[in-house]
Amino acid sequence: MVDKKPTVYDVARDAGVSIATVSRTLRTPEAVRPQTRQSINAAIDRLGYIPSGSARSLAARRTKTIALFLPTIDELGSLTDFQLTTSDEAKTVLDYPHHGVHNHYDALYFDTVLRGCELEAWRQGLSLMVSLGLGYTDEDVARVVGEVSGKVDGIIVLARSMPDHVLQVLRRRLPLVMIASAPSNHEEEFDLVRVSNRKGMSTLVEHLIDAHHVSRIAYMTGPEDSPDSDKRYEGFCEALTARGLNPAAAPIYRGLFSQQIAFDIANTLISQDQLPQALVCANDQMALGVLNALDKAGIKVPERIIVTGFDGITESDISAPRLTTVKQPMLDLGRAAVETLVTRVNNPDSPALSTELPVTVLLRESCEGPLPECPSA
Amino acid sequence: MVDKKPTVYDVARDAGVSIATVSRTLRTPEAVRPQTRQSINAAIDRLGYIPSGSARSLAARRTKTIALFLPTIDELGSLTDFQLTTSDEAKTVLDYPHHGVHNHYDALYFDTVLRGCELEAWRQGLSLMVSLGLGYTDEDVARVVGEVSGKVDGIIVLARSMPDHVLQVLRRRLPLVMIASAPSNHEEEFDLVRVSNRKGMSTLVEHLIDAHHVSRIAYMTGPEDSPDSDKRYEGFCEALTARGLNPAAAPIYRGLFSQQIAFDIANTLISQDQLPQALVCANDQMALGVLNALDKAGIKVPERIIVTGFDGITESDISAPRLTTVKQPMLDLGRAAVETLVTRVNNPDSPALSTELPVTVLLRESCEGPLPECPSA
DNA sequence: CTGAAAGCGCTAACAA
DNA sequence: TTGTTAGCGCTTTCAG
Repeated sequence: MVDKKPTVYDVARDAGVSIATVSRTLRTPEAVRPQTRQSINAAIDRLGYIPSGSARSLAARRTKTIALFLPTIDELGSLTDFQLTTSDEAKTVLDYPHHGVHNHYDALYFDTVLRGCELEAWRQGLSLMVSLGLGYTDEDVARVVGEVSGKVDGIIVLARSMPDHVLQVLRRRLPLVMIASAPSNHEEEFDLVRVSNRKGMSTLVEHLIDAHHVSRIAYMTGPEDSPDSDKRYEGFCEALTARGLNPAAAPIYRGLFSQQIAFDIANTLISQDQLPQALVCANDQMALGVLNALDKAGIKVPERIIVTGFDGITESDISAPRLTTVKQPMLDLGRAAVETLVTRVNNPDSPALSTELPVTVLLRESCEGPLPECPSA
Repeated sequence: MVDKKPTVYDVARDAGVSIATVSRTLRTPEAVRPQTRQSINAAIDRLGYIPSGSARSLAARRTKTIALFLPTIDELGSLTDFQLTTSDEAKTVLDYPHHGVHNHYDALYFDTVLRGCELEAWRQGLSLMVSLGLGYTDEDVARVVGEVSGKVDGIIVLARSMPDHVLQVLRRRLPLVMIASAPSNHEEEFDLVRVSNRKGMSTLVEHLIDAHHVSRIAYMTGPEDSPDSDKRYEGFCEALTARGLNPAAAPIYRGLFSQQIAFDIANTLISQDQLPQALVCANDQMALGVLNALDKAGIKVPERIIVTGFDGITESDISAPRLTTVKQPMLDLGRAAVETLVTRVNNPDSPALSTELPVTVLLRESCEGPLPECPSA
């Protein structure tokens, strides 16, 4: 650790060759005589040589690195200066139960996308830089985006990770792939990877109608500005129409993707005795909130009311009853994004690349009722 | 997108100054006359100039980037070539219940550490590169480590992210901070950030003895090679000794940190009628497996037997009964690791930095019995 | 198959 | 305050 880091020059000298040959053994070993190659490799690990990524990237004009921007998971709260203090301590607290919102949902969602990106990046020999978008102000975000974008060949942005205007500026300077959705008025200009929201929802709702003969169906939707939410609602309407029901007559509740809000709404519906036969929710969080309210009121699912979600988050598989939902292929979203980005980097002026990944409708107890334990096993 | 990326030279020409002045406006704006600064900034965004990270790093001899290595979450399985195909599809499947292992636990754990690193890196103006250690062979890992380490100023390694020998080589060439634990025979040589495993466990076990008067206590441990597991066992023994019990007489079961194995072990104990008064597990996964087995057998927790875990994973707060456990400060682990790394980078030859973070014993229903719903609220 | 030399885009003395 | 210039460590023609 005391001596400076060795460079190609050191290796070259140590092996008695020129730096060009050192470079070659690293990049195109087959173009070097086995003998020289050997002595160079020997020198390399004798010196503990690690090629400088910066120099490499500068000379090669490629960083072999891509960046992934994920949306803020706020509630990280206090940006207090962190103090390094060693303390062999263990506090003890009585941890009371607290019903209500667990905020780990998104974490898992993003985590899986990240995994997909990593997986594919790894296969492509790329390094992955991540930014969880912790910056609170637009200025902060801009700073981070600036820092990162100079260090990478291209970037992947999960929807709502940064303000649209930053996005617009960036995509002009750098290959950029969006996951899930792009600014709604500029969709065609972006390289895009998304899932079949519309089809997933329509398939699910058609099943509800066909298999469970429901007709009074209500819909709980997300925020206004969410393209995902829009597409899902389209699918919902499409299914009703296809089965001869009038979508305009189906009540819409604005749950804003929030478990808490959904919980409150469900309580209101219960107290007003306004429950439909089926409540189709635009995401799992809301559906879980609804399930929670129903459970507290002692209302049976699905006997009295069917509830469905969308996304396929882990919790949907743990709830009681387990939630019928539409599972998104998160891992594949990540992988596809990287593939798309790589294609774009090697192919700067092809037209916008757009991919739509298939989803899976998971029928579970919240609509099917009791299911046996994996009959095939 | 058609024209090449602009450089300092372009900006300088466009603004009618020298490249040095451009560089200054970026790094030390106060050292440039406001007028010139303005015209330069104008030129910068007229051209959409983004400084090259590589060139910068090369010249400044710092990348302003650090890397984080997280352990493999295997079961990613198939490294099949990923095919980009658009298909507006939705498959429907009946999703039967499947008890048993959910593998999302670790994901959340790592995720939180990652968040902590990001948070602190962001505050320090550093970019963060991550590697989830997807390489299956040592060779793969070595490749990735090589690629990444050339691109960063230092790295943070979560325990068991890479083989010890790779670790040993790396730490000689690069500032390196370990999270959780280092190769057991070389602890003092590493910069380390960890939690009070020993103290956490002893505090918990003392509580069990003092408040619940148990004396027949059994221990379920992790893998042989886990320093964490060792420390926790030490704490366990310490508590028994402190209360006049003989640790050597407490049965140890090797659950290997696996939920499934713990499940099986618990079943055996049940069928042999060998249940202790309290079963202390070295991590939450195992405790959950035990809880599961107990539940299936209709054995009441904590009335008939107390069960405790360690880590404080999300699921420990959702199980029935909720699990008494020792919560690790995951976010702070990440933050502390970055702090430590920064210190080390600015201070190459100070002695090894070691930090121990306090833990929190969370008393919940699996030892306390029914608890009211947050009485303070 | 190997070496010499010209950059890659930026930073940081040193001059002016 | 601004400009000149010498690298940073590597890749990549082009000769040999």
